[in-house]
Amino acid sequence: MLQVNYIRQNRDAVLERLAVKNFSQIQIVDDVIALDDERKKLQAEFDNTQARVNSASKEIGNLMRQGKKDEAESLKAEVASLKTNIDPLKAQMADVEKRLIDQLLLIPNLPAAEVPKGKTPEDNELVREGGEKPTLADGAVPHWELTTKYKLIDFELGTKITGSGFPMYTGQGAKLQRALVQYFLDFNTAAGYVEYLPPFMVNEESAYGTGQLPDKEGQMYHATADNFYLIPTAEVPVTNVYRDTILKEDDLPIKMTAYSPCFRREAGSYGKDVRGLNRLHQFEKVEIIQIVHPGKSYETLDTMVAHVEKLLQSLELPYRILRLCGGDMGFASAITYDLEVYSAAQQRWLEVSSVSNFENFQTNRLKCRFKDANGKTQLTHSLNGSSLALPRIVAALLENNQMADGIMLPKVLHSYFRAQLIM
RNA sequence: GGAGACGUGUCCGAGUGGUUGAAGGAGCACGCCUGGAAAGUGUGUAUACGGGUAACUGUAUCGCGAGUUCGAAUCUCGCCGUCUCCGCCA
Repeated sequence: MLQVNYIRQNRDAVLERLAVKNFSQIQIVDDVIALDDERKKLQAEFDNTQARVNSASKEIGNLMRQGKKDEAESLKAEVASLKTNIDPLKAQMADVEKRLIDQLLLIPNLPAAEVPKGKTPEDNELVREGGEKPTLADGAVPHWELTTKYKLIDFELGTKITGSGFPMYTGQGAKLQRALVQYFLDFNTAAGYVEYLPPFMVNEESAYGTGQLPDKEGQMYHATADNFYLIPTAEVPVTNVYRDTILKEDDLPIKMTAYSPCFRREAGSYGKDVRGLNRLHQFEKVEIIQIVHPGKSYETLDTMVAHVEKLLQSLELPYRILRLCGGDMGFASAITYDLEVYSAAQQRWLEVSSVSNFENFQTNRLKCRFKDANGKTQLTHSLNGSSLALPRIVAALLENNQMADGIMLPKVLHSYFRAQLIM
């Protein structure tokens, strides 16, 4: 959520930036300013009336003690008449505030200066590529055949137990999941991230805090009996650790990492995008999250991208890094880098990580602040990225490393998997 | 799930209707003291939204929400949470 005062002071710049994100409902910006004007006016009126009520009430107390009953009674009458104004004022204020917030929630974050213009993934900017695309032998197959061949995942069984998009990992497939999670967490904690194992359901407040609500209501599974939401990413519970807090400047940066299953309804997906491991309702992911000083978030963003890049390099996967264009970025992000790995058998790039700087868009909603050197309270910046999401990594690992008699895992995984080969 | 007790500032803790945004203590910050430190001592130490260049000032906030009252941390109701006992249970 953008800050109202920022919008007030930078109206034209806000409009110009929103255009890069192809945000069309620009009248909302002026509506917000008008609603805020109204809010201030009502607030002032309310404060003045309430001030009079407060002072009169004190006065009444004094008069009563002095036994001046008549004067007290006439003051009571005055207060009573003021109160008839206060109730509707309160109601109006609540209404205006709600409308203001509702409008504010519709405005996406402003893209950073280096975000390219564009509407579709084709407009994303290639930052760099690394690793080598393997040449597969004849007869190489996509991962959904390999998972069957080596009995790694039983998709039909998952469908029987739950529904499509809920894979049942079996045998070496289950073990590989465990090995990858463990490796990723170790890699992240070695870089100074503190490990968390969060709840996999969150309450409504937390879902609002990181912006899943009200924007993506239909994308989360909702346990209605208790009004909990299944998390679509560990970002939600972990970032909310710092909801409603005021940190010391020395506490920054805060670096957290967490494994969690991720639950996504993915309403509206279809076709080759959902084949095999490409898109699931439940998948495993390890996330990294940082809360930093606002002056340092871009520096941090670079280190996080480099961190995930190193992780991909260690897995010996061909990858590329993209800077997303305005149209392809998420609602809350100021800038996003996608890291993709090349799936040799499908001959396509698969997104395995998305690293974003949210600047103060999330922390404004979360009220995650810190006291700076002058004792002033200001908002922190938040960032997060996948490090890494498992399914597409698994798809690429299987496809790119397939041989006639098995799948050769990259060296870093040998000790975690306690074998070199899936066979 | 049932019964009971409780929920006050960074922490501990007082406060059952009226100058209480909140005693006292601890912690923390700054100053004095000291060769330096400890001890001692003085001052300061919540958040949000308004107004004001500023000093300052208005309003709201004692788990959350609603209510009673001229006036609520204090009374009433609902919700949430914590603790104890019982039930159930990995």
